[in-house]
Amino acid sequence: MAQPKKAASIWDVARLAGVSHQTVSRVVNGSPRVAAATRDKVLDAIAELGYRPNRLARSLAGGAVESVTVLAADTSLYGPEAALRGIEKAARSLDWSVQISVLDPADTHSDADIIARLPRAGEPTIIMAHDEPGMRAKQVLLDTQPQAMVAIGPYTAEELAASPWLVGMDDGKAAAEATKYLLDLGHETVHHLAIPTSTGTFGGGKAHRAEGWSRTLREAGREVPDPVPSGWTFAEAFKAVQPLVADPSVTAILCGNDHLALATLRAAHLAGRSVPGDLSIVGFDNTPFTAYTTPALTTVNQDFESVGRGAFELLRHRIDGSNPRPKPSWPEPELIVRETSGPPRPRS
Amino acid sequence: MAQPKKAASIWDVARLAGVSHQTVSRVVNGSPRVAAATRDKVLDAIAELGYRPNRLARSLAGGAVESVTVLAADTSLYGPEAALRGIEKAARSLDWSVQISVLDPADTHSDADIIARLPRAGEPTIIMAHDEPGMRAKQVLLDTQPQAMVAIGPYTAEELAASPWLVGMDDGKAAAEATKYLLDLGHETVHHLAIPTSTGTFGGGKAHRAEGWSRTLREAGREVPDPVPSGWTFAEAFKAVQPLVADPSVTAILCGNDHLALATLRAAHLAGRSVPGDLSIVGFDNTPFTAYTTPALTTVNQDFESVGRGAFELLRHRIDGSNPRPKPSWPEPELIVRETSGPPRPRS
DNA sequence: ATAACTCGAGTGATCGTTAACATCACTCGG
DNA sequence: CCGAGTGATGTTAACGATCACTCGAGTTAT
Repeated sequence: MAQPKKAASIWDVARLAGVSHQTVSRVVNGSPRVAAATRDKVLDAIAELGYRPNRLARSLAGGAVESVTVLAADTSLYGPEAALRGIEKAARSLDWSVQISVLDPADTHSDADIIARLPRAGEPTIIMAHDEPGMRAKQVLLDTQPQAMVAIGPYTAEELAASPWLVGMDDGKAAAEATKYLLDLGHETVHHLAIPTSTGTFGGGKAHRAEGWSRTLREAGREVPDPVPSGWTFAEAFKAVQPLVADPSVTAILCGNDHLALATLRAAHLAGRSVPGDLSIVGFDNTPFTAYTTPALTTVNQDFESVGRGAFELLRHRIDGSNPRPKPSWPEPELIVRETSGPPRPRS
Repeated sequence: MAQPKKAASIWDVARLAGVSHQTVSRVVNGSPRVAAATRDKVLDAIAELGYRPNRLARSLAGGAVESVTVLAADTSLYGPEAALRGIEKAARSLDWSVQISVLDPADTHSDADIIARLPRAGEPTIIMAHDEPGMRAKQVLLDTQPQAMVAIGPYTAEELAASPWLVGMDDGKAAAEATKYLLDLGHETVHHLAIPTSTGTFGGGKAHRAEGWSRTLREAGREVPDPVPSGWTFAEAFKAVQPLVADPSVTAILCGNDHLALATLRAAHLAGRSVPGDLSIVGFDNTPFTAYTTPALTTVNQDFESVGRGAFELLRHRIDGSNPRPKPSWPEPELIVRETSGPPRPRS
């Protein structure tokens, strides 16, 4: 087995180039105060040794912070995944490195566990706080290092504007919009298949999508049916939605996300109800597959990527006050009407 | 704004506890040679200051390597995402931290760019080498630090057994199995909508799924139609598959992954062809949504999570030869028959 | 002609942690 | 009663990089 010979350090380069280690550092970091001839010598030595600076040592030495850690429980959902992409892009363009730590939803992490995820105290952190483990992590970080953390989640416009460490989108408004659309179509009322709230059990924590939906119904003077709680998976949603699709009086269902909507579509099909003839289904998030189901899902688009970008900018501001505080903003939700929604069948 | 007061270091704890910093280090690392009374004092001090060890400094000081970096281009695909989950879990259980660096497929990274992703020379790295940026990264790492890298990708059993830094699944065999299934159903031949190969353009690099498919057809003495190249996105697949669904002589399509299969299903529906009556469609990967489409997709299950776990184990072995070399293994593909496949309609 | 300034490069401290070695107080056997 | 062993600590030196200084030589200003 080949001897894993130690990697070259800045001193090795310095020795080979016949200069001091500091000069090498200057070359590497692009300092202007180094003669061209010296620079070339150093560059040659770097190439010959295959030297690459050690990021760990760099940030230890008090160089500028250059990494973010993202804490998330479920990156298989489209929302978090897209937000992550936004963070990645924004960070990458500034040469920050991005570390992702996945919180296990099954596992009950102790507070110390969560903190141990961070490579160092004060590590800049972005938390995907859309579910229970995320909310938990948010609280822990808020207690230990509030200056270097930002959370992404669904909130109302007021909450977003008020909190200096929060970024997100106005889920309530998006839900209201979708609900209004269904009512305008002529549906008597709209049922709701709800994603779990941040506290894990439905009804406990905040549920902005459900709130926007119920508020709209109330304002329109309609009956507000009990929301149906579902888990995050297809299987859970499929099971939870059964009573809804079996009930012929239900003509419209607003689903908490597109996964639930797909499961609802499937359940409706198996129950022999035609969509959108007998039943209108509206999803949430505009997950890529929604445009290609049959029938294609009507859904609400959310620009998660820009939310991720926003989170990174806010974090930079909070770490280093000199960066301008990006003004709180949230992308406008946009209803995308496809084929699973339509007017209810006239009563016979 | 609250002064971001510096985090407590091992020295601060030592001072407060009235011991040397080394004793604190011993307590933190669970060394046995510390008196119980001293340990308690130190523990108290740690609690009071909210001290947490700095991972960066720890590994700088030559402590055991404890992090992996995963290089991947597209984590939105189910395969890489699941493999990543496998790596995460395996790493987490050993208290390693996982860093994920997303390679931008659009961006053309220079070799130096790729290397700069790693926090230090010799950083243990796992590469998702299923697409062009991944293959590129694999080559770069193989040149610079072959001892500390492992690649995940689709390969034949022979390739996997031969290469000491490769982990993956036998895509060719899986494709062969699916193709054989369709032939046994009575289809004259099977068409193939192919994912991009590792070199980006179809036909250039290796395409194990396509190879397994064509080999099976040849062995059965059937005509081998030209495979139809597609991109990774739904939109590209939808466009690419048009000629296939428009051709009534096509009765079976094996798709390179489930995304392509969903797009094909949609295209077939819009072209007025019934599935599986007129056309059988088989996907690849058993992405979660496939069980909930209408009709539900027949597909080939691959245990990506165990591949990810295997990659991590192999990496550990390669870094530290004392760990037993996990014997090369790859999960058996499993055909999952749902509703998009059936015998061809008898000729009229 | 001499003080003042500029430019290029070197020296030493520092970051937080662990490894290796040194020290010191006991206990135990002869 | 003394040397060896042992268990609990302290001391010093890395690790790889940056930063704040310092210093000498050449240029410019007075």
